[in-house]
Amino acid sequence: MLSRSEENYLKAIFHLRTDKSSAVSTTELAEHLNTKPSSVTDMLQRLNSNKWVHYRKYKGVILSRNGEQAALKIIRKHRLWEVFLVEHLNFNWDEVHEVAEQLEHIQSEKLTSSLDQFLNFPKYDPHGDPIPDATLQLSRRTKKLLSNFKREECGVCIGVKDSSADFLKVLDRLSISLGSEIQIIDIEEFDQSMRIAVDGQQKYISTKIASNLYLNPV
Amino acid sequence: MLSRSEENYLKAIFHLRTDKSSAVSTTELAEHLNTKPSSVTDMLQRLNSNKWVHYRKYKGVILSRNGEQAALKIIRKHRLWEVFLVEHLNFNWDEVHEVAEQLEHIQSEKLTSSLDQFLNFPKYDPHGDPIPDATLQLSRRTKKLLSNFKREECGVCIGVKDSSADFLKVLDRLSISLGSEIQIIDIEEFDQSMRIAVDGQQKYISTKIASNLYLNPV
DNA sequence: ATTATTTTTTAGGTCTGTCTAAATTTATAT
DNA sequence: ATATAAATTTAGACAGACCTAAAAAATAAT
Repeated sequence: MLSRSEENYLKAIFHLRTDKSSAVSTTELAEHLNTKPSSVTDMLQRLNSNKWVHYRKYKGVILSRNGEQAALKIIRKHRLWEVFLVEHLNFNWDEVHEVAEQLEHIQSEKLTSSLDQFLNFPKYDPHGDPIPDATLQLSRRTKKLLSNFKREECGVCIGVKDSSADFLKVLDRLSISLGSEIQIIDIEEFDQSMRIAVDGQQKYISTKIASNLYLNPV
Repeated sequence: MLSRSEENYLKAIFHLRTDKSSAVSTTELAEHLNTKPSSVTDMLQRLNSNKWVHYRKYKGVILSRNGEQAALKIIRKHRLWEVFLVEHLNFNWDEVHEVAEQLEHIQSEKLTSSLDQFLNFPKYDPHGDPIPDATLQLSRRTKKLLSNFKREECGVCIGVKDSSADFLKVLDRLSISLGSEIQIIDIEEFDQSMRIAVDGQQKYISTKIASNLYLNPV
């Protein structure tokens, strides 16, 4: 069985690899996990010899099939708990992460499936990220960064790229949440900042904000 | 901050000490925690130097004030989660323990208090054990083992002494649960086994069963 | 009271998961 | 192409939490 630390490594590799689709480097992992490269090397060697990852010295690491399944199980639990915290315990979406980081390690098939049922089999977590179902399948939908939209286009907010508490608070202040309808009114040539309408209300947002918000194009 | 292992030691000392009210011995703890006496000694020395317990070589251990508060916090979380599992996730009362053992270590004041509120501030867990409130006070009520009742006396089932899955299953089979009204019809002189009425239904139970069931006398 | 037995502690070792410092390999720049 | 810099791995150490075996203290038995 995987230790808590091993689980965190697998999850980190999964997250760092999804968009890059090349191998993950030691330093990247060390930064992501707040640890030192030498510690990462140690752990990768162990995970490799237990077949959770494919790792070659100096060449980086990718998850094995087993490793990916294990990572998906953890992500499934993490995101289910986030839904629970927001929908039933009145947490804000910027408060859930830390607690979910702990809850995701609870080992009990029955707990996970009962929770899933209790929550009515949600497909997305409070940040719009997809929740792996009981067979660990992720539902996919087209998502595009707001910063890639052109004038007059519209979409529905379905997720965030940066899920730091700081960014989530900005969105709360702008009254942007999952499901918000957003239309691009104008884009400033000079710095690409945008004037947009959020559910009809006009707002002005920076490029940095726009490049961390995912919309589903309408 | 306490490690998971330290938390388990404090909890064990609390449980072993409540009825005995003398110091807890190394061997007792080792048995309760499925570990070796030498490991217990190690840990007690550490807990002692951090002021969680009062421990003197060869003399056993008791909790310090801090240690007791810490233990109560863990017990509070454990029992709240048990209520959640039984009332909202359809766990049976013999299935909750293992999962609650994990959930009790989650660190988040906000989580604990929100859960408490979500559950409507329950005073007792599914086994009838009292849940420490936010100020860590335990509510007390008179409880007496069924085996100490005399013929014709009655009471309401409010808890179990043995909370093993085996025993809880026996109770399910006898349709005895928290809140069941029990009247003693007759006691067999020879072996103290009992004929009782559970909510009107007559049953025959062994001394061993009777001496693990707590009633609130009527 | 002195031995025998049980309990408890100490000493020394292992395994995780981390660290620092040094060595090695790969990438970059002239 | 070779020197320099950056990334990575190895070596050796440490703390937590456990273990076995041996020593010491407390308890029980004669």
